[in-house]
Amino acid sequence: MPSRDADWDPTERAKRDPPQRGKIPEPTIRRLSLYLRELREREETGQTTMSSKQLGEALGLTDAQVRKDLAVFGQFGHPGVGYRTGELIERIRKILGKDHQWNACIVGAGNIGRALLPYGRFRRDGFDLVAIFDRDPTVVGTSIGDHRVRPLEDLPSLVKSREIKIGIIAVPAEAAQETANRLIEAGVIGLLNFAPRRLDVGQRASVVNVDFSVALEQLAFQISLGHRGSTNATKS
Amino acid sequence: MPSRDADWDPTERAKRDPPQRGKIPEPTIRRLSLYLRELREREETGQTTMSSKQLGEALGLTDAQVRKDLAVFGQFGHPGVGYRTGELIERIRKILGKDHQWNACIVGAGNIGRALLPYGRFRRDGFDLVAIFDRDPTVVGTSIGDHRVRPLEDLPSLVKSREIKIGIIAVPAEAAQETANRLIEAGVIGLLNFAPRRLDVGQRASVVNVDFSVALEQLAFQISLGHRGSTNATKS
DNA sequence: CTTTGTGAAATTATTCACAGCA
DNA sequence: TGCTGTGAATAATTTCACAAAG
Repeated sequence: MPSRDADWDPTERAKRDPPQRGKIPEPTIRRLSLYLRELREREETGQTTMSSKQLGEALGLTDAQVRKDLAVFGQFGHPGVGYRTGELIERIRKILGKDHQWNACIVGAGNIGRALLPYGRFRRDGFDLVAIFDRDPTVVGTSIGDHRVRPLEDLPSLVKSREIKIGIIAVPAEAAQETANRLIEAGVIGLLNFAPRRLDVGQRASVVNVDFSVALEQLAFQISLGHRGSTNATKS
Repeated sequence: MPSRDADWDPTERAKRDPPQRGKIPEPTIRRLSLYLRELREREETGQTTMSSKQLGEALGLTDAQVRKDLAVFGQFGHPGVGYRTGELIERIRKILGKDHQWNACIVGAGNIGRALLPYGRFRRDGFDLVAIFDRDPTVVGTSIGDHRVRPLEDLPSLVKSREIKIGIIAVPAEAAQETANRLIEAGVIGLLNFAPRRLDVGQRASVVNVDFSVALEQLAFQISLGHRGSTNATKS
């Protein structure tokens, strides 16, 4: 009962770039980033090909899971061989929208804002930090690395002139929603939110929350449960 | 055909504290933290009771979802009234293992480590940061707030003497696994990992990962897809 | 052989809808 | 009336298992 001849219609099924306009499972998207990172590391060590089994083992997933995830976006594996690292990296980069560089700004020059500014990974992940803002006049004007903290008043004009599309919210919870509003108003379309507060942005932007408290609480829960194993934290 | 008499066995079903030894859905655990935060905010404004509908609206979830989540741990709602904030807060705190305070340490006094040290939320979330370590001799001995950076060599003895149970990994990816090993070796049972690298800890500890790169990539993906809106939480 | 891609089955999570209680 | 708790229905996600292909 598996497959009858008629099923395999000789009409070569569109093999190239079936742009997958169906639903993309949320968990798949999260894992794509992990695949990309692992592939890059392997490529650096000269590995030119990688199987779903290897990828899965490195990341703690089953091989079937890896294949299903990748198959969502088309077929780019090579039976008997695996996936060619360079090829797959490029493919995932494209899927994740990383073939494009976005300008980003940080709002809030407190502990988190300051820590993020020199974080080299941003650049590699396709985001150029071009400005940092703060509300506090005593902080405005001070330097952090080669950046100078700007007043919040400059936000609208700078977002427009520098075409900033991403806003990183590193302000206290109470100021988070207002900050989001200002950023969106100015033209930002994506927010990375470090404030422990749900942002209401309607359909005007995308939000990804990074929530330390939730992570901490997950950890406390797992420990008190005697659970052992690992989980991630970070969700849109 | 809903319920026949026989179903409602007069044997009062254990209503108090059914310790829920069945499986607890992963997503439920993540949302518990969000409920707790929201409840605390409401309690501060003097609200003494809250319905599943209100909680759901505040967090972008359905009322049924909220009730199902809470019901997993027993029955502590009041029909016609809702949940009493104080009561529910205490209950969730207990479930999340937050009726216990844990000592924690940070390894890595770079950008992230420094930013986390003064992060007040740790304390409130049940973690006392009692030490920060670094490998670099030029950093060891310097002060950050009221903490003095300690050499990595002191880790084993300090973890034991201060009964540190949580290790926060804020070192570069290359050093993450070794740091995890040292911490576990010393007696730590929970790790909060900020390094972009999967840690292999076997069954010896719990790990929660906070991964900026994954967050960033999710954002890039959502934007390039033209998706708008936020789903909330914090995830595995 | 090995490894992909994928239907079908199994598992997990969410939503529906309603009985019962205050 | 308003709201909980929960079975039953649905939907989403993962795993299985195998045909096709290098």
